[in-house]
Order: sequence, then structure tokens, then C-alpha cells
Amino acid sequence: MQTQGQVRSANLAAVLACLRDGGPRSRARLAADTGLTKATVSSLVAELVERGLVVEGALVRPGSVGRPSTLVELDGRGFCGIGVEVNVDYLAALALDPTGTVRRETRLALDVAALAPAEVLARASALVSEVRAGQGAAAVGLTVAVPGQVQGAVVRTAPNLPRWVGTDVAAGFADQGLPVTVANDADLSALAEVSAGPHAHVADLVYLTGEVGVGGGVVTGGQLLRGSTGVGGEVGHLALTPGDAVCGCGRTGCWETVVGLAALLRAAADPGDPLRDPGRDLEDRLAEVVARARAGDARTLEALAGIGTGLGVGAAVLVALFDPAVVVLGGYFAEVGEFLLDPLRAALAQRVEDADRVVLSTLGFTAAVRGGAHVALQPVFDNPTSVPLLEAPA
Amino acid sequence: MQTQGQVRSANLAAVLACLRDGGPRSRARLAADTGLTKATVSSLVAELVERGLVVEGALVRPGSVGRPSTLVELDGRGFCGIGVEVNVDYLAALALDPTGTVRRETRLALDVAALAPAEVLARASALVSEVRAGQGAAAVGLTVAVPGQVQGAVVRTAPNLPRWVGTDVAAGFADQGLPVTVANDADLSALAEVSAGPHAHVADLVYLTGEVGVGGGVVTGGQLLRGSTGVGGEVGHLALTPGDAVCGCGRTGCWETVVGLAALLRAAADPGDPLRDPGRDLEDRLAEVVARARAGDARTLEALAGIGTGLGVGAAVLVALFDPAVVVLGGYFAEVGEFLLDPLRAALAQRVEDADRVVLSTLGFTAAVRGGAHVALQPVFDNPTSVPLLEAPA
DNA sequence: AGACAATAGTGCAGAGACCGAACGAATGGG
DNA sequence: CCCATTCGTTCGGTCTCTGCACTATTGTCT
Repeated sequence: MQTQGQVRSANLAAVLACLRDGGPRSRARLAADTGLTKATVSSLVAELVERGLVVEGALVRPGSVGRPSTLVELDGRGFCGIGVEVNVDYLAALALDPTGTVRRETRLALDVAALAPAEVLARASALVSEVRAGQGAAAVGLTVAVPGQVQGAVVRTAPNLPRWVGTDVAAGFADQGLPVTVANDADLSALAEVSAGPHAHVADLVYLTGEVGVGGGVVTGGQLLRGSTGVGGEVGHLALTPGDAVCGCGRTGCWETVVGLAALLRAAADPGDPLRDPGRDLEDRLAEVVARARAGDARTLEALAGIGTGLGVGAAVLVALFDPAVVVLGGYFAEVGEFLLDPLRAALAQRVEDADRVVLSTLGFTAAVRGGAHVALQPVFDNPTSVPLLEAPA
Repeated sequence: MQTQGQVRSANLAAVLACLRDGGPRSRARLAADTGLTKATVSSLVAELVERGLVVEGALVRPGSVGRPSTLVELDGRGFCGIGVEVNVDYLAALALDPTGTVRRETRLALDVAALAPAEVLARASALVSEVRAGQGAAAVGLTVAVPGQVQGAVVRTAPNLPRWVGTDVAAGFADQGLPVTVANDADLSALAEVSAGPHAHVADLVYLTGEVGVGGGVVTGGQLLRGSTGVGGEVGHLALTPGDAVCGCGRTGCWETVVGLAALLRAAADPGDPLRDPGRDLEDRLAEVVARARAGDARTLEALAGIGTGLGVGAAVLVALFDPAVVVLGGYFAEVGEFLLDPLRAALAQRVEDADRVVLSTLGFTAAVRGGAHVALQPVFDNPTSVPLLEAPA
């Protein structure tokens, strides 16, 4: 903090955060909640209105006597953040406005692994253009979620998209003319979980996503855990069990060889079973697993229970180390969650306290794009003065 | 940030931090380093001098032409922070001044487990008085390190000091008239490692301390990992290996049953061996282990190699999850480190990249008290205006 | 020896931001 | 119809930083 201009900016941000986290309220309540005086809040609100970030809302009758208050609320019309996801078998994009409302959302099935990265990026950018089009809200930023480790804007490792290693993902969206951030999909999903929904504002959360591999995102103390080289929270290749299955990373015993989607399919069906047909869409096969389990097929249920137990063993380590308030299961874990939770909690309860903190994600496959859009909007909330004034001050 | 008074405070803190982290320097360089103007820095330095936090030092001749600069440096004479440690078989206390210099240090062997907590606290408080006495520096705070999990000022769990559970440790130091903080010893040691010495300012670090059990302290993104209930970084009871050894916590397979001091002694000597004599001081026995290892005793070396391998297996999990720049081994691990590092790094290298990031602590058994004293001093650096003016402004 | 350039540090007027108190606005109750 | 209550604004005051001018001190060049 150096200049009083930054004080102004910080206080504008405090008012915005208050409105975002606690909903619309009067200037008087904003003053009480932020500790600022009513005079200052009036001035701050006026500036935020000029920047198109908040609007005056309804008049609210007080409970008893007194002048009615004018609600102040976030203005969702002016801006939005864009999240876009490149995953193994689909692309997705989403526009989120400052109020937390999803403005546009789209998804495109695509065999990403079979195409050149440049080709995929062109289609993803087209998807972004589609999401941006036809709405008054100006996009303020773009975040790209990729299933791998990212350094800067470049993919460093991507077990399920090996051709993407070394790709500068941000460059593929240069035509959008927006600030572009590239990040790991599980990390962004974790941020999505703590930014909205039932776990909003939880400061310590672990997100696990089941894909072909297993991804993890960890939030501690309200911050995303990154680690010294940006590889923190890498749960897929934890060496938990001295198992013999060889992982894509070349080692044995990695957690994802135990609880990844491949492990489930192997355990649930013999070679020759349609579930093991590598040419079939993974989503289709997963739907069939769910159908068999619901029909009570013993082999399937046993396989799912095995995954649940394996998850519990690993989750015990994560719970002991991170002490999260909640462990959220996303990706395919959420889809088959009803069959996982009991064995998972049983295994977890043997090892740590409070096994009930494991829950299923309600965001589905939109978690990553939602988190990405949230990240893209963040600069507006952090520094409201970066948003231009709408009309010249009189 | 609400008032411009807090701007002043933040800028005073910025100047102090600059001097602490980068050493003495002129006002002009402070201005360049903090981004403030020279005029502002002059004003800030004047106030810090009035509060007894910095002093003017030597005149430095410039390399070529120009007026010589007056160095400004931290004043270590006025204040100190106190760290005190209650451990299984000793008490220790240390006074640290703002320059990072240890002013007084003392240690007292004591069979803490055999005494009532109140009795031990009385002796610890006497130790603090001893450290405070006879120096002009006024203590600004006191931090107590205990080998267990702490909530507020109360011990929640302490495997090796079971009688202490529920003890209000801060109350035992009320007679000192200082703000008292109580914290886990491994957490404080981790803070000590990142606050001074070869790993100063490392933002991501894992500290492991070998005692009867195993303690862990984790710093991520420059912050101590606490978790939702303050139990984060609890490494001792990680269920890593499906071993059969029963842990003090009642479960099996906990890491500390594999790499704790008890495991080492069990592996290094048969029952009846003097090393296994429970009546003997642990330090003595540890010294004998080192002596035997240095003499080349095969059984001892094998036992130590086993510990090293076990450490490597667990460290692989920690490295994968936290991605620390460095893993520091403290406690007994550091004392026998020369025999652990090779097998440890071998086991680690099989599982993660960069096994060389594991190193031995150079702080020895003073890590916890040092970290505690650092924590006690922190409020002065965070908010210099909390320190009273020495002389009334003219 | 003297002028000059370079660097360090201070003095001062001004602008920006918040605060506190007083004031006008809007409403329900007696 | 008056008053208490609550909301929001206006205005003067204070604090802090900034930018520029100015002094201080030294080495170098002529």
C-alpha cells in the first residue's frame, strides 16, 4: 500500500466484495459491514455506479419507522468473464457475469487427442466468440482450463493429451483481444467450488476429479495451493499402494491406477465386454456402468465399491495433510457417487476423524469453465478502478 | 484498508520489511525499493527512529561522485520476541531481537511427562524470566511451542504428553504480562526455517521433525498451512504403508511407526540391548546410535537405511502434494542425517522429480523456539505504530 | 583552485481520501 | 400535526502521499 489512490481502490473492492458475498444491501448497511463511514460509502457507491459495476435497486420499507433504504446491488449487465475448457473429448465455454449468473454456456464433443492442438485451439476460440456474441456484456478476461500441468501459458505435462506438451495455449486465443490465463482444470474446478454453491467461501477444500486419470485441486487458507513449481496438489500420481499396475507416468502404484476410470472399467468388465471397447465413447461406457449398477449387477457394484475404498484410502492422506472442511468429488466420481460414498466413508473413517466431509460436486462438468470464468472476473473485483468510467463525471 | 492512517502503517511496515529482508540501506535506496518517494521515506524513517525501531548507521562513500548516503538499519536494542518450548524431556527459551540476532538462549533438561503441567509451566515461566532479565530490550510477545495440536491456547492432542491435553498453556505465562501465543512445535520450526538461514523467504517448504513421533510443518505460498480445524500438516499419522505396527493413536500403519525414534531403536537393537532400555535418556541412546553407525556397525546402519527409505516413501507423498522448494529434516533426523540422506533420496527419486530438495536442518533443536520468537516479533513488523514513541515529538 | 555533475536528503504547497458532525429526506406512530 | 427514527448527503477538517524546488556533500574535470 503506497498511495491513497490505492486506499480508494481497496475500499471500492471492499464494497464490491461485500455486495458479492452478502447480496444487495443499503449504503447504511454497507457502512456498518465495511467499517467505513456512510459518507465514504456514498462516495464509493457513486463511483462504482459510474463504472457500471453496481446499480441502485428497490426501495425497502424499514421494519418500523425511518426513511426507507435504497438497495445497492451488483450490476451484471456490463461485464462478464469467460472460461473455456479443452479436455480429452470435448470443448466447453461459459460466460459468467459479476453477479455469479451464467450468461451463456456451450459444449462441443470433440476428439481432441486426435487433432492437432492448433486446430483444436481454433475451434475453442470460435466457441469463445460464440459465447461472447450477442450480449451487451463486455468480456474482461479469458481463462483456459487444460487437463495437465501448466507453466505460464504453456502446457508442461498432459498425460491424456501428450501432443499438447509445449503448446502455448494463450497464443491460440490471441484473436480474442483479452487477457488470457491458462490453468489446470482441477485447480479451476476447486476455485469454482469455493466461489459459489454450497461451499462458497470455504477456505480449505480439496477437489478430486475422476477422468481417465485423477486430478486434484487444493484450496488452503482461501488460496489455491500452487507449490514452488506450480505442480502442487498433484494427487493422481501419489504412490499410496505398492500395487503393480503400471501408470502412464511410467511408475507403479500411482493412485490413478487404482481409482481412475480405466481401473473402474477393468474391474467392472472382462476383456471383450463392450465396456472395454477402446473405440467407444467414454461417456457412453460410463452411462452403461451406472445403468448396470442401478440394475444391481454384482460385478459392477463390487468394482465401484473397490473404487470407493481406494478413494477413501487416498482421501485419508489428503484429509490428514490439508485438513479441509470438505472434500468434493467431481468428474466421473460425482456421476457414480451414489455407489462410491459408503465404501469411501467407511475406509476414511478407519483412518481419520469426520469422514462425512466428503461430498459430491453439484457443478458437474461445468466446474472447470465456471472456475475459469470466475478467475477471469477476479481483476475487476480486486481493482475496480481498472474498469473505465461509463460517462464523464459532471 | 479503510483509513489513511493504515496507509501510514503499511508503509512503515514496508520500510521495516525492506530493511529486515535486504539489510541496511540508504533512504534513497529505500525509496527506490519500496516505490515511495524520497520525501515520504524520510518521513517514515524519522518516525521509525522515534519509535526505536531503526537507527542511522554509517556514512557510505558512493562509488563515484555524489553526496555520501547515511545507512538506515534495524535497531535491535529496543525490543525482542521470546520463544519458549515445552517438549517431552526439556524446556528451552530464546530471545530474538528485530535484527534476527539471538540475544539470550537457555535450555533445561526436564522429564516433563513425569511432572504436572502446572509445575512445568511454572518452571518454563521462570526460564522466560531468566531470558528476559538483564537486557535493555523489552519483550513484546511470547510464543510457546508444544509437541501437539493446539486450539487457541489449549492443547488438544499431545501423543507424547497425554497429561497436557486440555491444558491452557497461555495461562501458565500470564505473570509475564505479555501477549502469549501457543502453537505446534513443528509449525514453529517450519516458520523458523523460512524466516532465517539458508531457506529464508522460501515460500513453499516442508519441515519434518523426528521425535518419539514425527511432526510436520508446512509452509505454502509463504503461509503456514493450518487447515480448517488447525490440524493441517499432520504427517505423523499418515497411513502410508499397510504395516502392522500399532501406533499410539490406536491405528496401524501410521508413518511414525515406521520412521519414529521408537522404530529406529527397535530396528537397531534387540530387546535387552541398552538402546532399548526405556529408563535411559533418549538423547543418550540417540548418541549411542550415532556412535555405532560411525563405527560401522552393520545392524545400526541397516536400521538407519530403513528409516531413510521410509522417510523417502513418505516424503514422496509430501513432495507430490505440496511441491515444496525444499524439505527440511529436523529433530533426530538431522542428527543422524548423514546416514539417512542417501537411502531417502534413492526412495524419493523413484517416485518424484528432484530428490535433492531434501536437506538437513541447520537450526538443530532451537528451531521451535526460534520460530516462536519470530512469531512474537511479527506484530511489530506488521504494525510499527503499535510501538510507542520513545520521546515526545518536538 | 574553481566550476560542474552527481547523488542524498529535506521543505513546502497541493491533491486525494477518509472522518465526524450537521443537515435534509422519507416514513410510521402517537 | 409533530416527533422519533433511519437513510443518505454536504461540508469542513485532518492525514498522508506526491512532485518539485532546494540544500548538502562529494568527486572529477579544466
